[in-house]
Amino acid sequence: MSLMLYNTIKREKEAFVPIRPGHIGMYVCGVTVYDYCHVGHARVMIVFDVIYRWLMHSGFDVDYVRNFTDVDDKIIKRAAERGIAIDALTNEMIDAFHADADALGCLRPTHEPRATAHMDAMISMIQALMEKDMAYVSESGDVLYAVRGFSDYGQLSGKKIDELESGSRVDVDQSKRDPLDFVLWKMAKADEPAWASPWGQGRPGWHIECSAMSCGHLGDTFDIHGGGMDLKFPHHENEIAQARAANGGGFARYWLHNGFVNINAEKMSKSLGNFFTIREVTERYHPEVLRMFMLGTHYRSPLDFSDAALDVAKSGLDRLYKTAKRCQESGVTGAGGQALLPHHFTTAMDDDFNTPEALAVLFDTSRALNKGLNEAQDVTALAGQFTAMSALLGIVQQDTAIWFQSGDVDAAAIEALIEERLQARKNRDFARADAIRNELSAQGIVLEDSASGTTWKKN
RNA sequence: GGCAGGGUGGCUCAGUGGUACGGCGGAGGACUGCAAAUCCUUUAUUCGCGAGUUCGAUUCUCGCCCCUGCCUCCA
Repeated sequence: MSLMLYNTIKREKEAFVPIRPGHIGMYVCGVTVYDYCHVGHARVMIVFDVIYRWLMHSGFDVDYVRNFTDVDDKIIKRAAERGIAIDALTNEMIDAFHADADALGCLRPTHEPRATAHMDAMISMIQALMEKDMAYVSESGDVLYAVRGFSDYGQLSGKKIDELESGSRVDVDQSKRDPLDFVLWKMAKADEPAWASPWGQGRPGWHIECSAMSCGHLGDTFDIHGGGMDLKFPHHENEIAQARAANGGGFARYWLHNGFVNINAEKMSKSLGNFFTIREVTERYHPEVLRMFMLGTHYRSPLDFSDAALDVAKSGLDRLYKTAKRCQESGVTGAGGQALLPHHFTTAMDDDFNTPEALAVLFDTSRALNKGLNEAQDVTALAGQFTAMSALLGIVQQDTAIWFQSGDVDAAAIEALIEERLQARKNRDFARADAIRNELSAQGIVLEDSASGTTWKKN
């Protein structure tokens, strides 16, 4: 079976066929760097990281581009509030972004372009639109895109221009020819950052940067464009309008959109204030737990965020780590030779990246491994599958001992008590042995006796 | 109002025209000095409601109810 993708623009799953055999150009909308990332951003990072890994595993040479929007109203405002330079703010937030993404186990994209480094490309794209009469300068001096001139407008989001209730929620700018027209180039006020352009000092609109940077890195027509569901309209719709009108290319062929992270069935968002930053969560849970949590639901479905849900993800991950630990202790590496993935795992991932089903296969393999280990069978092949699947999903990547024993505990003291308990047990002083177990238990340390000795873990 | 996506066991999450995957939790058993872990068994006559198509529908069609999102910045 070949790779099937749900293409938003077609509203159905279809077989993936790359433009150039063996190669994939993929652009994913990144973030506006004015604040720390929240769990919703984490979902985009993780979802597309798994997609990136799977595409590479499938034999493609993937050019993965993810941008940073580093010029924007919110950035200007935040920098002013904090009394720091814009560069200082954006650099700080880009560093924080990388720290978060790295912690979540996400591979770096092949390119991470910054909007401010691509002004020429944006300006020439706007120029092309002006020449084709697809853009105009409004009374305020801003350059606007003329939506009515693009017949395919609304194709991605399934919206019809005349059915959109423009102005129902926001006052319509009277200088626009059509309420849906959007800014390509914004005139700068006195103390705002500005770049020279044929239309005066100003800065680019939000949408144009993605059109310019994606086409700039991947060409006028490329394979995959992704992002959060909320970017479908108007952002992605506008990107299509700009890029196709400016350069005549087809722009992205496959559109992938991930679902939201919700809290109490409501979208997590800055405006509602119901968000948690990635760093807030990873202070309480290992980043891999967050990753496990994300993988448990299909990427297009909504995902309800809660501590209870993270606890469940952690329990499941612990189970996998136990298997990994047992393999290690038994000297089964699973490495060596080409590890074959279970067929079911491959079909699940090929079917629009069905990670919940892929996880089910991983758990099945985990059980088979445990059983094989119990019965002293040769589990090398199973261990190889287990390792390969884990690596593709980016989980069970930590040292197993550290996974179970991390935290502020005095390992030496625990080991000493374990030794004392061992002696007590040898002397059949079970009262003392149990007292030690209880004492450690009170500290959240669980002892596990086995044929090969006693191990401990943090509960 | 328009458009999009949902409603599956205690919770969660897949899936299929022939009575439903996995995880968490629960129950029983093996094992253990006791535990823990692990393994085994078990935990939805049923997939929002009603009708239709069909030999047969949770899966297809129609209608209805409910939920969420987008239509403004938003991953």
